[in-house]
Amino acid sequence: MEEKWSKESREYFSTELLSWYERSKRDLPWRRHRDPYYIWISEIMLQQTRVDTVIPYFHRFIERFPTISSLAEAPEEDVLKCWEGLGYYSRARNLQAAARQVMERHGGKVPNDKASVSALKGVGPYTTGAILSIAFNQPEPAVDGNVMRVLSRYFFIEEDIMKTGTRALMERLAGSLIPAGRAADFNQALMELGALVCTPKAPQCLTCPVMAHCSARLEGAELRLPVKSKAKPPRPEYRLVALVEGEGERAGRVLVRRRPDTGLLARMWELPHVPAADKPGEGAGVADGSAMNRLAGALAEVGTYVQAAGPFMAAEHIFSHIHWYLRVFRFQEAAALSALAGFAEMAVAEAREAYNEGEQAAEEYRWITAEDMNDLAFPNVFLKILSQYFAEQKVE
DNA sequence: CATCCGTGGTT
DNA sequence: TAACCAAGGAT
Repeated sequence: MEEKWSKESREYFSTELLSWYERSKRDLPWRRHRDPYYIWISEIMLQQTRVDTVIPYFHRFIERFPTISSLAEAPEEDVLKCWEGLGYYSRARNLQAAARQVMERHGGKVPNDKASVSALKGVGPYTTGAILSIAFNQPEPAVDGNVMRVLSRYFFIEEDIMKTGTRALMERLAGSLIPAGRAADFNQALMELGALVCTPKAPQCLTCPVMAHCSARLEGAELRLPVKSKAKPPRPEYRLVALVEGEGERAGRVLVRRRPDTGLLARMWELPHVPAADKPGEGAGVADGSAMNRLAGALAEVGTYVQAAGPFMAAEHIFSHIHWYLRVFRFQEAAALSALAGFAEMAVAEAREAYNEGEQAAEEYRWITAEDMNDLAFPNVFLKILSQYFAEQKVE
């Protein structure tokens, strides 16, 4: 093994890092307990998500679902609502599915063997190591982005960290660095250093406890590591969104629908929307008429007849792989037309498939008030549109 | 192995 | 400001 990976270099690293962690570790909510359930929740929430973002969600979640059984028995709707705004919603659904696994297979206690932990839904290689080490102090590596950045710099590893093989290398190295009996603290120390000191763009080398033997630092290459292949930019998608106000019994209500069981924002609620015919022209509002016609037609095909009331707002939303450009239009339900159209049910059902253009059809539509939003989980982009709408209604 | 899966903060 | 990135996992 190369000199920079020597036993001396590795022991220095582990010793100094642990010492630094004892002095510098943050007081985080999930560090105040040894409850494996809390550790588990925090690790799921922290996947691709910043500590500051997670903290309020963590508090709310353990208050609402204080035990594994309470989580297992809750309606999925409640779990999603608790996750609303945090993103990557399959984490929430997998977490609940895993809680049910734990109730059935492990007597309601988080298992402490590798095979059982990694078999839990939503728990991959990183989270397996995190749970085993942090909750049970087992000497398993927990290699996340922080760890790969720190190790790639200190040990000057130039392999692309996006590649599977590099992660395997990192896991072997990280595992060999764990001091006997100190897995919980050491793994957290490694991540803590990456989060607070060995940051991606502006590492604070002068305050780093292992600067003296950091290979990248010694060669002035800390900003060049880790090597990471670039992600593809999100593809643009142009969509027309309908904000339909109810009439008669539904006065003061808005039409929403639930998304399909799989894929983007699975089982979340949203405003109805359709793909735009083409990119919106820069000339303002020229195409509003045809856009509203297209939306009205689409709504008719699911049994709601409307009259256009004009543009409401534009919105953008960037997912990891899709960039939504949304144009939102207001409509008034035309209840008389809806009643008249009762005879057309069959035709509607057939037209529905054509209209969805290969997308999975939303099955459930609902007319909601502002208060109903307390119970239904919406992705942020629709939360913003709806909250603005209801706020304006309140003033009027 | 590449792509899908959210959102918000940082530089 | 537009990348870049964050305690990743599933397929």
